[in-house]
Amino acid sequence: MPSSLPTYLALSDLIAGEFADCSPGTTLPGEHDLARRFGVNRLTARAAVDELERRWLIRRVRGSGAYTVRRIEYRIGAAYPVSFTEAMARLGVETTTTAEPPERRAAGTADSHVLGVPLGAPVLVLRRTRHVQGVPAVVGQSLLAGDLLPGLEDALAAGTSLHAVMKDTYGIEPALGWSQVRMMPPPPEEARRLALRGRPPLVRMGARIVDRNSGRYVEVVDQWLRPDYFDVIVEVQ
Amino acid sequence: MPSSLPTYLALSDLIAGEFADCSPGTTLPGEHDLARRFGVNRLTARAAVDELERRWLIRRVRGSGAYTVRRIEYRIGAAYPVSFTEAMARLGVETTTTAEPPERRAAGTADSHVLGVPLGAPVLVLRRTRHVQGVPAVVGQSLLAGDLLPGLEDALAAGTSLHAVMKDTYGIEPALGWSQVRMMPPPPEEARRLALRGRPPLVRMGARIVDRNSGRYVEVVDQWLRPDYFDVIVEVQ
DNA sequence: CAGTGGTCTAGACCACGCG
DNA sequence: GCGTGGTCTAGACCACTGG
Repeated sequence: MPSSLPTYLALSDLIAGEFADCSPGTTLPGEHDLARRFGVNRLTARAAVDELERRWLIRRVRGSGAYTVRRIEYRIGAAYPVSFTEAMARLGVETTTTAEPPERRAAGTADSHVLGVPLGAPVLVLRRTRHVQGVPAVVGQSLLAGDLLPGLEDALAAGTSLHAVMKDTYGIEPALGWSQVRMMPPPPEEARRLALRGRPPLVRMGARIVDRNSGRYVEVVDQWLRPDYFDVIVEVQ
Repeated sequence: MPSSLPTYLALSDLIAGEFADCSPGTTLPGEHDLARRFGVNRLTARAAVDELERRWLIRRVRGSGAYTVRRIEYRIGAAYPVSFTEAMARLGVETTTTAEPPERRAAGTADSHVLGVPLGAPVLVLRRTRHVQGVPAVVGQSLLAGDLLPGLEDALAAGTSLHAVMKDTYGIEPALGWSQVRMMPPPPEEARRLALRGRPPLVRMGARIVDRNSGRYVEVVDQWLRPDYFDVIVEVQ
């Protein structure tokens, strides 16, 4: 015989079943409410809801409530679009991006190595935050080959996709050169930008983007995605 | 000014710093102990340790204690070994595998489709659990082309690697044909086999293994890995 | 057996959102 | 201002591990 489930897990299964077929955005009963209804302590009810949050079935908003959600399938692989914005657009998901002004610098040894440019060549660093439904869901930075993107600061108008600008303004054809995905807790800075409590593991994606025309690396990406927002699916071959 | 950290998160950072450089297996002070030492309630101390567990920095054993751990880097991609056993051996990690007796059946439509065999062809289903340091860390099943592996039941002696048997007994050269990795909560059955509390998200890996000689699919894998044990790194191209 | 982590209770105060 | 989730306290009992 399996030992019987603890109250909070039994309760979480109960609630999960209740809301399994609800459309995303459905509000769960409050924790105080659940506790009263099932005759348990609030902490027990809360533990049940914790479990649902851990499974990425719901999301909690302080002062507001808990809501059912659906993770967005984000596919990465040779067969899929390189541009995040394009991938989201294909899924009908609206995202907004806020970028800090690009930082210019001369390539150090690390920059030079990953980007394949000479030491001291101009490189740009672009820090971005991507929002889904107004909530920050991705943060990251791009290291860019400065000589391929002269005057990028001006070309990058608000709200435009970097890859769109690459194509339209610079005639660059970005393609996925190499990519790596893993899960790990983010540094405090990234956790802060995503308004996380603590530093729960995130999806970390590194990528090198090639310009099909010149054959050179244009962009080296290092970004962090919230796994409760994105079901990142990586395909090899 | 950033709002000051809650007690439990400040405490978790403190403890994390304390044990950052310790070798894996170091025992943390008990929760009751931590609570006494820092003058907080046990639940607050516990919340701090929860955060460390969430970051995969420690592992807790009921009745025993909490221990620092190091995740095992498991790399998946065209450049890496197909065999899990081989990948672990290269890292010097000892794993043991327990397999249930293979189940024989005639290929249904789904089997036939993924394995590329005719309807009704013989297929084998092999359920395995892999242990790291005595703890179940991976569960999964393989769907195998029966005609390529006649008498597999006998050839699979205890503790031998499936891929080793493929090579040595059947002259098959297994290679990665296609692979997909994502994170999601497991079905209850898989959670039970891994002795998890609740159903926290796991790494799900699907793969099709090709025989280089015949060019045919030999094996279709569907397995679940504990992300606190494995730092699964997927590389594309 | 003593000590560990796992669960649960009954309170309380707070920050925040939304109307 | 009310209800939400987030944090914290002071207790308690339990299942389990390990000496």
